[in-house]
Amino acid sequence: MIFTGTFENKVDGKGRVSVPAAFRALIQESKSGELAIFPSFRFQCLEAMSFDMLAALARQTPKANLFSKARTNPFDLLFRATHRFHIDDAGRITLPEALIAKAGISGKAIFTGEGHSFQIWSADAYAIQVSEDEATLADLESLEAFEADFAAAALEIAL
Amino acid sequence: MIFTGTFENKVDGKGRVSVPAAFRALIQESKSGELAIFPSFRFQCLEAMSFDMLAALARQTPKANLFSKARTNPFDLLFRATHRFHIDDAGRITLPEALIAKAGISGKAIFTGEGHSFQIWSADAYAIQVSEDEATLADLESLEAFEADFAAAALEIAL
DNA sequence: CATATTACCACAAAATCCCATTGATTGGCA
DNA sequence: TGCCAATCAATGGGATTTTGTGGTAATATG
Repeated sequence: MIFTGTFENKVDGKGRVSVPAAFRALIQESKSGELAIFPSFRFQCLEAMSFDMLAALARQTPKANLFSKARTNPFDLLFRATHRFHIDDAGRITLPEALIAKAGISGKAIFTGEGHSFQIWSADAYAIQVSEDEATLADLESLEAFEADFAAAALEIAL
Repeated sequence: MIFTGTFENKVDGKGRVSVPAAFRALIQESKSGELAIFPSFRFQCLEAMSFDMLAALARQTPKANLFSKARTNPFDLLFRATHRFHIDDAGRITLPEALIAKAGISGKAIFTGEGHSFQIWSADAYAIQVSEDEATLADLESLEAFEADFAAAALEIAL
């Protein structure tokens, strides 16, 4: 289940968006067939993944946090903010106002593949992000680190 | 899965190109049988490989990078830019406008083997690259590094 | 009963599949 | 050795399906 590519879809007055077919296919072949979406902790966008992935994350956190007040688990924040979506017959979900506002979405949404997950952006926020990304690309050092990871993956496949 | 050779195929109005049979055979014996293509970070061309290779890359990145803003993973850029292709019964893929534009392709595409991956070039950009490559060959130092790798390979084979 | 949410239907555009043709390469046979 | 048939690769055009999208009906909610 690897999400790749970038897609732009309209968001109508009711908050309905088509999930790009390429992503939809991956989600629907997962166990639950459902989506988990929450506001990103890093960017002004939404993070999205198979709900099963979130369940796997939950399994990695301590079983219960019922007695100790000591430590606020960051996953607690995550679960609070996460919405669960069923993809309808037309391939759409309807984003609640809270998520639309957080991401600053109006009119259209941009879906970007992130490997194990994907993101949903407003047109404006995405444009800014892209220009920052281009700056990163100009930074040769980070590209060289990438080169090494890439070579390692190539070797793994070649075996 | 070693891609070698250079091939030139037509790109029609719909963006359709035949993947050279020699490359096709290699891709189709991979697990997914599909292709991953993204604009090169280095040249004005497209980089192409088995989609499995990209999945291997995804496995090398941490499962989730949901909280830390510290380091924008260069893989993020890669996954966003990567398109996934299923090779049809006639042995073709259809390149989307975005990729065709990035590579400056019009009318025909040149496929060049790169070992673990291959590249797709426009006729013009490829001609320029070839002349630059010839200049590199004239540089004896880079050839000597190659000599050492060659000797090592010879030893490995002999065992 | 009013409102919000979800499910259902319909359409146009785009992507995909399918079939037919051409050209090049290979193999058999006179 | 030369010719013809058979196979496979590449390509063009048209038919079919999928996708994205707008609207309406049905259901749930308070």
